[in-house]
Amino acid sequence: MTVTIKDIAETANVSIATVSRVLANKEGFYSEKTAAKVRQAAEKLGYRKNTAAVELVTQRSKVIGVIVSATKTNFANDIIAGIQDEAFKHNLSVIILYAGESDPNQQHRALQTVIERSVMGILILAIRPVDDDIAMLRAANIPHLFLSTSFDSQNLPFIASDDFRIGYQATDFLIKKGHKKIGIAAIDRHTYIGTQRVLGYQRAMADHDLPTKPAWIQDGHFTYDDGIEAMKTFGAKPELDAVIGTSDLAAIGVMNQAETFGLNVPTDLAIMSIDGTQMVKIVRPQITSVTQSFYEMGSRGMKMMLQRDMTKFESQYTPFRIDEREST
Amino acid sequence: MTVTIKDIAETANVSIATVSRVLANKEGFYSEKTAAKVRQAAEKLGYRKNTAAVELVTQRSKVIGVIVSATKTNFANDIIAGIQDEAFKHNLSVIILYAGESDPNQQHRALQTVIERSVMGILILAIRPVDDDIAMLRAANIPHLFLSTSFDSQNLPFIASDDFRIGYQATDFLIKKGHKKIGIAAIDRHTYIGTQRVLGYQRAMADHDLPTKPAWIQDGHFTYDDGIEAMKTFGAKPELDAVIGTSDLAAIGVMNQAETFGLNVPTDLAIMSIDGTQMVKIVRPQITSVTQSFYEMGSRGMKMMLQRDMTKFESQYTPFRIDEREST
DNA sequence: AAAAGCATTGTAAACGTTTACTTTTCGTGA
DNA sequence: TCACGAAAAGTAAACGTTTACAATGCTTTT
Repeated sequence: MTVTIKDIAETANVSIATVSRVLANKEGFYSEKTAAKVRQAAEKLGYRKNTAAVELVTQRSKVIGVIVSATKTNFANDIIAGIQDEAFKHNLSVIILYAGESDPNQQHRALQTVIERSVMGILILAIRPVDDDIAMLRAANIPHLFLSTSFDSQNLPFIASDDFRIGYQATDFLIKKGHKKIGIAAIDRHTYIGTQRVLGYQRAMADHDLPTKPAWIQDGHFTYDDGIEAMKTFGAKPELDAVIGTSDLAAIGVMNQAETFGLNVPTDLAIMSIDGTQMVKIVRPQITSVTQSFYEMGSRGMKMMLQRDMTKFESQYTPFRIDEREST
Repeated sequence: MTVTIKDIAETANVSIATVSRVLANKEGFYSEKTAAKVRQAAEKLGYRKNTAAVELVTQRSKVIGVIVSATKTNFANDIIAGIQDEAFKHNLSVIILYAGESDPNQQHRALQTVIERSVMGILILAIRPVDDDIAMLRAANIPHLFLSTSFDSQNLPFIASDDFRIGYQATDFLIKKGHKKIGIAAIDRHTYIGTQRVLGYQRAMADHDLPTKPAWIQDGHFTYDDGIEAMKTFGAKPELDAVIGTSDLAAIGVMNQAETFGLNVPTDLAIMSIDGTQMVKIVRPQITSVTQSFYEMGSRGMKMMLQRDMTKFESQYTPFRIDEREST
C-alpha cells in the first residue's frame, strides 16, 4: 500500500541501499545520474519516509520533547517560541505535551511518552515532577533540562531566573520609590521559586530596616483569582502602600480588586508584577514589571540540548530587568 | 545497552512472544503465573518500550498531531485544552507543532513531520495551508480536520464558528443597543473567516437600513497593534459610535487607543470583541464579547478523530453567545 | 598489461516489536 | 488409559530503514 524505498529501488532500477543514500543526501556515495533517477521515482510514487523505521534502526530521533504545565499563566508561549526558533534552525522537530495543571498522572504520562519515543532531549517547563518521575527521567538516560524552575537540592540542571534576586530587586525598587509597607500576593510557597522570592523580599525589607508582617504575604498559585483574593484580604483600606503580584495575571487581579475598592493605582497603592508579558502593557494603568527573559530561556535551553552530553549541562540564570510603567 | 523484550524473555525464561503478550495485556493468552514472572523481570531490568519498533510493526501510532499557528492571539490554548482532555481519556498522545505565524516554510515542515510520523490524525488550528500542502495532506491519507478555520470550497472538513453569523449578530447586538455607525477593526479579509465576518456585518447593517462606508472597515491581522492602528485611523473624534474588534486583543487595542484619545467607553464609543477569552474580563471596562466555544472545538475535533474514517467527517459549527459586559 | 586505487553500487544484517501459525501442556470425559 | 480440546507458550516472519562490508567497474600508475 504505502510506498517504500523498495518500490523506489525497483522503479529506478537500483538497490535499496542506493535509494537510501540518495534520499539521505549522503554525498559522495552516489552519482548525480542515479540520484536523479531515484529522486524522480520517489517523487512520482509519492514517497514518504517512515520515521518509525528510521528511528528504530538509527536508535535516535531528531525530536525534542517539551513538557508544559497547562497553567493559566501565560509565559510558556514565549519560552516555546524560543525553543521552536532554535530547533528550526537545526532541523529538529519539537513535540509539546501538556501535562495538565499539576496533575501528577498527566505529568507521568507525558514523561513516559517522551521517554518511550526516545527523543533526543527533554525540556520541562515550570514543572517540578514527583520524585518517582525524576528517578524515571534519570534512568532513561535522555538529556533533560528544566526551564523556569530552579531547585535547591537534587542537582537537576535548569535554566531559570534567579528568583531570590527577583524578589529582592522588586522589593528594593519599591522601597526606593518611597514605599515602606509592601505586600506580596498569590505566591506559592510550596515551590522553590515561591520560597526564594519571599526570601528575597524579606531580605530587601530587612536590609532597609523595614518591618514585615505575615499577613502581608498572601499565598496562592500565581493566578488572576488569587490576585483578587489577596487584595480582598488586604482590604479596602489596606495597611500596605505597595503590592507585588507574583505573576502578571496575579498583579492584574490585585489591581482590579484595588480599583473595585476605590483605590487609585499608583497613588493609593503601587503595584508591581513579575513576568512582564504582553499582559502588563494592555491594561490601564500599565503595570511596572520585573521582566523575565522567557524567549531566551527557551532558546538557551534548546542550544544546551544540542550538546547532547548531559553531564556538561550547567544550570544557569537568565537575566531580568525592571520595566517601570504607570502602576508605580 | 538498552533493555529489550529479549532480555526480559531470558530473565523470565519465556519466549519473547510471551513477553510481548504480557506487556501488551493481551488477556487470555498467558497465565497469571508467567505474567508475574515477566512483569517482575521487566521491572527489575528497567524496561522501556520502544515506540518506534511498535509503530513500525503495527503500522499505526496512537498519536494525534496538532499544528498551531504561533499567533499572538490567544485562543489556541483553550482549543488545545479541549483536545488534550479528550485525548487523555482515550489514551492517546498529542504532539503539538508550532508553525510560526503564517510562515509557509514552517507550516510545510510541521505538516511533513506529522505525516512522516504517520500519526493517526492531524488537527490543524487556525491555519489555511497553501494548496501544495493541502495536496500533500490528502495524499498522505491521514485523517485530518481543521479547527477554527472554515472554507468555502475545497471541501475540507472543519469545526469552527459560523463567522458570518458572528459578524451578523455582533452587529445586530450593537444596532439594538441603539448604535448606527459601527466600525470593524483589524479584520483580515484575505481569510475566509475575515470575509464572512465582514459579510455578516454588512448584511446586518443592510437589514436595518443602515449605511456603511469602506473606511469603517479597517484591515489587519487580529492583533493588538492592529486594533490600535484601526482606532488611530478612525481618529480622535470618530464618526463611529461603536467598533467591533475582531479578536479580544484587537478590541483591547481599540479601547486603549480610544481612551488615549480621551474618549469614554462605552458612552462615547461602544466596543465589542470577538473571541471571549479571559482577556476581556481582566481589562477595565470589561469588554462585551462574542464568546466562542474554543474548548468545545478542541474536544469535538478530537472525538471526530476517533472515528478514524475520514470520509465520515462532517464540517460543523460550534455555538457562540454574546456576553454583555461594560464596554457596551 | 597488470596492479592499485577510487567511485559507485549491491548484499545482507540489524533495530525491537507484534502476531499468524505451530507446538506443547494439561485437564476432562469416556 | 487414551483421545480430545482448550489454554499456554513458542517459532519465525514482517515492518522500512541504515550501514558495514563486499563487489564491480573504471581510471590511473607502474
